[in-house]
Amino acid sequence: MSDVSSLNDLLRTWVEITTHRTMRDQARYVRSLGFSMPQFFLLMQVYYRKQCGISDLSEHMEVTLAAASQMVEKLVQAGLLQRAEHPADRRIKQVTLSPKGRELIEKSLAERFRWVDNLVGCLSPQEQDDVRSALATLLQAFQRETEGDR
Amino acid sequence: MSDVSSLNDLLRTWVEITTHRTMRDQARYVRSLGFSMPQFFLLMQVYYRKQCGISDLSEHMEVTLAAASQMVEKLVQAGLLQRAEHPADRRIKQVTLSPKGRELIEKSLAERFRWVDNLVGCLSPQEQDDVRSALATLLQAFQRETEGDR
DNA sequence: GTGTAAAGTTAAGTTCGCTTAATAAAAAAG
DNA sequence: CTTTTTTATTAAGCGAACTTAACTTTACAC
Repeated sequence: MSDVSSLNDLLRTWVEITTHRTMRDQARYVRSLGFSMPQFFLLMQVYYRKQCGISDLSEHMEVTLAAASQMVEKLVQAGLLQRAEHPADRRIKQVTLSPKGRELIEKSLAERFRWVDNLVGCLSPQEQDDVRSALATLLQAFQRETEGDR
Repeated sequence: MSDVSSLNDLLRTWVEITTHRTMRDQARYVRSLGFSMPQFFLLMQVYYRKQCGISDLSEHMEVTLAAASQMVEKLVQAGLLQRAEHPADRRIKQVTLSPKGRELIEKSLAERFRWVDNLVGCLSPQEQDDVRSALATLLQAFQRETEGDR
């Protein structure tokens, strides 16, 4: 990669590298605790949605309702999830993280972002400022582009 | 996220969002073709290393030699990989992508990066320039940080 | 109220990715 | 030239993550 790389190539490279690194660290940490990546992804969904039904999970993980139900069951057994009736609609199960589940996710996020945080320390104050405004720009563009998605 | 977000938070958010998006698109595309993510990861290894032995793959995928051998076998059967004797050391099998395998990887990378390329189009020329130099800075920092790793 | 739709569970069975253990063949070491 | 190490394969078996199909319970429509 030379100095005259196009913005396109730089962005691709950056995304490529960070994705690879992130997934590798994440997988290592999660597996070292005895959990699988599909389990972890499900926990992450619950983490970000705060509270959701089995069919929400089924939809976002792109598996059948039965599969989602079974995974949730295992994670409840493992003490990472809690399952409760929805007060207004008793068909729906509200799935939430247990304290233990929340701790697992938060620790694994810390693990995931350790190198990200280190990276900031490698930059001069001037660089930090430039990078900050560039990232803000990128995030705005991303949100503009993916309106309505997700 | 407000305007006064720390660089740290911005970086975390950016990495989080891009990783999630990348993996989701990738998984969808790969599965739509009837392949699994572990298979895809193995193909990616071969793609980036150009040529490698079974034990290289075993090491980098962090599975046993037997597991790597079996996955390679399936991918050879599927016509995505080629396996040949190393000319200098006949114990070693040189694994390479077949034309079909290369095509699969390249198409899936195009799929993965479609949104990345779109993003660039959302930026003004001035923004593009700022982002370019910021990314170059970040990549340099990353490479400095991970010296000797990988 | 009766019928239909929605949310979830359970059972049975399949496939995949992995492991350990045994084996073969080539290279390196002595 | 024999022994040891490296590289890879094969066999047997296990658990995880799915699927489809049958079933229960609750909500909603009319």
